[in-house]
Amino acid sequence: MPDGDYNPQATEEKWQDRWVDEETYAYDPEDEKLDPNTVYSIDTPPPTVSGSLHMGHLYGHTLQDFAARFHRMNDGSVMFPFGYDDNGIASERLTESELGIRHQDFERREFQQKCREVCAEYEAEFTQKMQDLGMSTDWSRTYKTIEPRVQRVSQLSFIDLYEQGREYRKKAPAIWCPECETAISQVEQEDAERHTHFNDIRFDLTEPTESGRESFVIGTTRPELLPACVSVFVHPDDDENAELVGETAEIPIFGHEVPIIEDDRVDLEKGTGVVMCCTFGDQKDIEWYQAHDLPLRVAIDESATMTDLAGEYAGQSTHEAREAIVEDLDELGCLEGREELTHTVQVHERCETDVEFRVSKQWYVEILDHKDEYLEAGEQMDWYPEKMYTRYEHWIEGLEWDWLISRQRDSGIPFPVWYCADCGQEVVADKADLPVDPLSDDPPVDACPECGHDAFEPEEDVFDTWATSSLTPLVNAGWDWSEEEGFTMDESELYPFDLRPQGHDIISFWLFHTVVKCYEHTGEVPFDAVMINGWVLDENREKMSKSRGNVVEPSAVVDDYPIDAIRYWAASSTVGDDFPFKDKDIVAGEKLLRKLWNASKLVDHLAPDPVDEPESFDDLDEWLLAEMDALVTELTAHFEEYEFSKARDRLRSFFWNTFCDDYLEIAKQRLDDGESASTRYALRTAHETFLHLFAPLIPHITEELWQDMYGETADAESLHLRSWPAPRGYEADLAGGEAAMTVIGALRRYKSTNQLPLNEPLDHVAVYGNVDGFTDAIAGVMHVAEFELLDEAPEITTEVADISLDYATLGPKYGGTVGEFDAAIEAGEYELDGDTLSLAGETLEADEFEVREERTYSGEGEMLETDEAIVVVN
RNA sequence: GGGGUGGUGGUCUAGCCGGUUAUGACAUCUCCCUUACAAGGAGAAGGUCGCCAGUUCGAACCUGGCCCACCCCA
Repeated sequence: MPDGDYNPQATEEKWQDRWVDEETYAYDPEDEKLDPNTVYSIDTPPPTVSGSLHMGHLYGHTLQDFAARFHRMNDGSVMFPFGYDDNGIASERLTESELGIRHQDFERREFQQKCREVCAEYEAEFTQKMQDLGMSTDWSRTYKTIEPRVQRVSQLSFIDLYEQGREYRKKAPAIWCPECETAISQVEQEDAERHTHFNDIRFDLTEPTESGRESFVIGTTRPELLPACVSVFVHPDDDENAELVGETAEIPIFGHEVPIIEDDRVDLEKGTGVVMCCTFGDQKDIEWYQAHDLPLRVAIDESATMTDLAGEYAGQSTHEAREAIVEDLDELGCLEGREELTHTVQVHERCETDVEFRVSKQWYVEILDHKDEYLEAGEQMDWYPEKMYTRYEHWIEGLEWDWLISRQRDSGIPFPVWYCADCGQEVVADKADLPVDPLSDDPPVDACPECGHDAFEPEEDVFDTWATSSLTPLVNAGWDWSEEEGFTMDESELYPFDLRPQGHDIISFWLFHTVVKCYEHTGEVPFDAVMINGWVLDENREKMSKSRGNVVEPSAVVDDYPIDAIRYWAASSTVGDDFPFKDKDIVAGEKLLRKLWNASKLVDHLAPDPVDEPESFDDLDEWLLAEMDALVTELTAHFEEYEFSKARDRLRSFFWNTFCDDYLEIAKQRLDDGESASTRYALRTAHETFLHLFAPLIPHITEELWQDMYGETADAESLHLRSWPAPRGYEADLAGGEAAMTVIGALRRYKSTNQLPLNEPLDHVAVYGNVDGFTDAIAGVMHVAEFELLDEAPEITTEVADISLDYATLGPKYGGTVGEFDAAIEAGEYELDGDTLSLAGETLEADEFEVREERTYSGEGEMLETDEAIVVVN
């Protein structure tokens, strides 16, 4: 039996170890009891292996675990897997920084091997930390996005889309990281502040304009792009510079000549109104390059070094060249001005290097033509909270680029593609051979199907991380292909997945890309529901970040508090809202655990042995069981709607206030006075139900208590594998119970006001009200010597104190007259006649108003009033 | 610059497809060692629901404008 104080450290560790050792949460597709129609499946985005577990992981995964644990009990079977996203740039950079090496210095295979080793270490540590959080994950299914099975899925995905005509390779400007030396996608960029200079540079015209103008000035922060300048633009509404259009400008220092063109994309608000277009400085340059069919001048190479086009500056870095060119411009007299400037630039999120735009051959997935279908897919999913759908919607509506999926990196999943060395024809691997690595494997043909040439070049690029991590539902459901059956799914009962939990920051790419891939492969939306969790902020509501130094480490929190208390805290916020982390909020959880422990001790003491359900119940006991039924119904609805905070609050207040403060106080008294099978049965039943209802939120202490008090006779090896409670259909005098509670409340208030201890005996209490059947309970708990139930109201004089109108009825019926009613009541100008109320020339029916009377008691003792009863103490 | 979300007692929060008396927790104050729990129990105080207009008999809730915070996209 529960004894002494609760020891969370020992208890939590004990159950965590046992759950893992006994594979308590393993999903067994062979289980006879498995119902493929109700199995609940979760596809959780695998964390990127780039660092340790943070509060966001803790919070997000805890929410998922609430859902997993509830549905495991409610639906019978849950598939709650875990994975690591360890392919791609993040894990490469982790490896480089961890080992102090550069990927360029190693053979691809060798470097990949190092990545696997470093990631394996991180993953083992991460897994341990997740298990320390009490997650009900099926650890036997943990996958890595770099493992061969996933590589096969990823390459299958590529080939399927290629065969559908949705993959293409194109030479086009792409966002490029000069540090990582790879193309990256739009979403891998982030903003960074940079201090720089705004330079006013004079360009001379090759010939003066008609009015004799010989030059103009442009402003730029990137003078090193002068050798890449291909044109100059002027806005059509710019009267001052209109005369320049059609003329030719000579680039200072470099001497090449470029046309001056009119275009309304010029920003008149900025600089001089005359802009140079270089290939490429920014996205607008790309638009102009494409719109005006401009030549390509590449002055910066893949590592941000100046090319031969830069003449004497060739070989310098862009930053060196920038300073050198400005100095030389100044000497030539072309520098008209220079001022300091702080502005935002786009950098690669993994290394914070300023990105460039480069023209290169890259693979794309066509998505722009299916925007409508992806929007429709988004509408088909249930969003928790609903408002998050708009982010998905606006993201798709704003899409302008197809999805670039090739990366010039070492550690990733290779494209299963070769090119004919002669004609360049693409040759794709056979699906049966996957996974393949074109660098070491041969193409599936001996000769080019186009030209018959027999030599091939392997594709050296690898897939973008998200080309693979967008396939997790297919990985989790065992998607594959065979010659005989085509595409198949081993565990099709899991797909579409019931839940996709994730943060709101990755709606726009991870979730979106997953919908795209799975929809194109299966024709189905991969998720029934999406649950979006908010951010954990610091105690001042600011985002946690290393630079601010306000990061709270989960390990520090886990060392100081029980996991159950931390989980209880995680349940306190509405799903989707950001919320601050405060130590003292976790203390609330600790208090609840202590209360649950102590109440359990008392229940165990009062009703130590199983009791058969009695033929009939005492009113109070049946009232409690009926209230429990209502509680179960409400909690089930809250969990089904992912309303964990509502479930938590409802459960806490009913358990603490109604069960502990009201019922248990009475039951304790009654069982002290004598044996009652009715009370003992109700106590044990309610208590065991509480353990089930609390189980998804605080799994450790509930398991401990349940095993201790009910485990021996039960049919399951763990509380968490038992069925979710269902209402038992008790009907009781709920109003009577409610009235009895208000009478007890009134008597407590009486004692409190008179500064009496709660166990102070009362000689005589008389009650007028519907508390029949609860009189012994009231008398017992309040220590009343003589209790009298009155048939008639005591000697009181009543006076109308207030009349409240039923505005919901009167408003629509009387409109503006309602104001006159209010004024009449205020002034006392009304007449009560039986059931009707006459005022302001109208007569209101009984159900349209309510009279509150003030009673004055003139008899012996003191009168206490409640909404439901009148109590006289003397 | 465009878009999104939010602003409720000291703090956090419920309510938000209108109904007049805005929920709860933490903190504060008073009382009570009552044999599960004093990290407990019983009470009390504390809010013109960001600001300004509008719609309405009636607005925390609906509409418009503004301010502030955060996020996404340029």
